[in-house]
Amino acid sequence: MGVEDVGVPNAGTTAPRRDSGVLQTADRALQVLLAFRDRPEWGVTELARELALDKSVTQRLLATLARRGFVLADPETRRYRLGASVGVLARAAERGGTLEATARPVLAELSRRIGESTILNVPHGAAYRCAVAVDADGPVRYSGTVGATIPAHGGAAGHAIFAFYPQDEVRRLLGDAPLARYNELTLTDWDTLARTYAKVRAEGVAISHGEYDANVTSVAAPCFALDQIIGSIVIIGPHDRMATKVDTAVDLVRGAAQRLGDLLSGSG
Amino acid sequence: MGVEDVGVPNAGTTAPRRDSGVLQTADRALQVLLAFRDRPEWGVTELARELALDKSVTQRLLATLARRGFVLADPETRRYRLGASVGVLARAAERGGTLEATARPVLAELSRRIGESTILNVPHGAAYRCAVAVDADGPVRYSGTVGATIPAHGGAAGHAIFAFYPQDEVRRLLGDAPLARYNELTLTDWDTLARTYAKVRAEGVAISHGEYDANVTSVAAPCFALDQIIGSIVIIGPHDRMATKVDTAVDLVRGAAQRLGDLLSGSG
DNA sequence: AACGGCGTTGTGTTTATCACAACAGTTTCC
DNA sequence: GGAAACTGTTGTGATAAACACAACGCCGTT
Repeated sequence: MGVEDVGVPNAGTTAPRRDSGVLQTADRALQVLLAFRDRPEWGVTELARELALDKSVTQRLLATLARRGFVLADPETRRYRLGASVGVLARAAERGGTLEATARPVLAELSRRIGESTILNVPHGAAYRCAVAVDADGPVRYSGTVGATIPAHGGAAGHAIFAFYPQDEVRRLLGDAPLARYNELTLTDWDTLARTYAKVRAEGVAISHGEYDANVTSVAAPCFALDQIIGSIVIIGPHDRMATKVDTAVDLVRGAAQRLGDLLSGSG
Repeated sequence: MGVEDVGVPNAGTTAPRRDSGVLQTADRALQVLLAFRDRPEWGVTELARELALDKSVTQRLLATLARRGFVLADPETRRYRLGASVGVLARAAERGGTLEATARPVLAELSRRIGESTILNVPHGAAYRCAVAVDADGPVRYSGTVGATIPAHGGAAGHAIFAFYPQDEVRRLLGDAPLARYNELTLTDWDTLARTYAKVRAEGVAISHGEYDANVTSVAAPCFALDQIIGSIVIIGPHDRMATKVDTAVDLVRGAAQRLGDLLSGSG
């Protein structure tokens, strides 16, 4: 009100100065790294255009990343690719077990509610790996083995993961050799697999009545963190018991996958 | 000389202003990420101490990393772990194929010189995977299959990788189940394996006369980039032919592994 | 209750970063 | 064949962004 306050020193400075304390230069470095999701190889100028940064800034960001081994400059083409430190960190992340610690309570809750065994599976090359397993109570139950790997085309849990991969990558991973058959229901040709994937993408859930292990019905939902497929959560049980509660299982497994994704995305 | 220049504004500014254009804030963010190699979980204060940074700086770095999914804050303990973006990047790196492109010429040169097939293997969970293979010329030769995986304890190439893993991690990966036997020479107990690893560490090379595939002799050397084990390069050939040139093979494979490591570290 | 630990937030100072420009090599395309 | 257009890299002043310090609120222990 007073006319005297001629120059309010900083009219908006009481509010948080920056976007909640995010460091611009560091954030830009991370943006550069994440750009390699879309393209395996970047030149300085084209990356600068993509991220709307100055050439010089991009060049210095890449040089900084290169010095720590996060990117690698091809001495011939002067283009950059992801470097060795990325793999090193990934191993550390796996070893650290964030995923396991976060997923276990979610699976336990899911298992309790549906009364069947639940598993978190993660992609592992051209296969998927059982990362966390929670067995149901009671004598008759499926028992997941942590660390076991199953080829990508085997079972609902695999469909719920690889349906959300870039499909050209899936084809590359599966290769040219014929796909292994586990019983008369296994999907062994690419066309059937592609149709199944389309259905899974549309419905957000994959259901298998014995495609891999003939004795069990599986209901699997994909789990996304930061819009990236991380793995799938699956409910597994004997056919007869599962038959009466497939609808419930679909709802619950979708919810659990969503919940885990939120937790892993930091919004939980 | 003049008494007047009280404050020389910048006494060395003609020289490159900073350490060759490395951005401090970005570099610090990368240091934070790499700290998770040594410990899976960090609090703000202890990480600040470790890196000799201010608490507030560390906190803002972690917040920046968290917003992009590179780290994840446990809402309970307020401690940070590596996040989902690390895995996403690792998949992109694998898909991108930097390793393959870099390794192929090195392997080709090695194969030409020794006159046998050569393979680059990379760790893949509790196994190792054939990432790049270059066959020798001639009718009698070992032919490596890209994508094939072999359990960690099978063959020289595995020893040359897992000897340089933290040994407690190797034990965890191998698990409690008995190790698969491929022939009478396969190393199937942990004690023998541990002794072999010690020898491999001391000599910088692993030699197998048919431990996995009974028909071939393998000479393998570990490959490091930025002081981290990346994989191993192996020379494989029939026993009789290899017998006459094991010493040469040891020298050559060591050199090739060193060369590849240098290339991947950006110093090539 | 007082302490010592934590993670978080505010703020003036200053310094690291930005944006623009200029440079030297390559490739491209008349 | 030559110049135009493209790379990636480096220099530099202005300025905004990051730093370092301090204060705060919170929790568990003493």
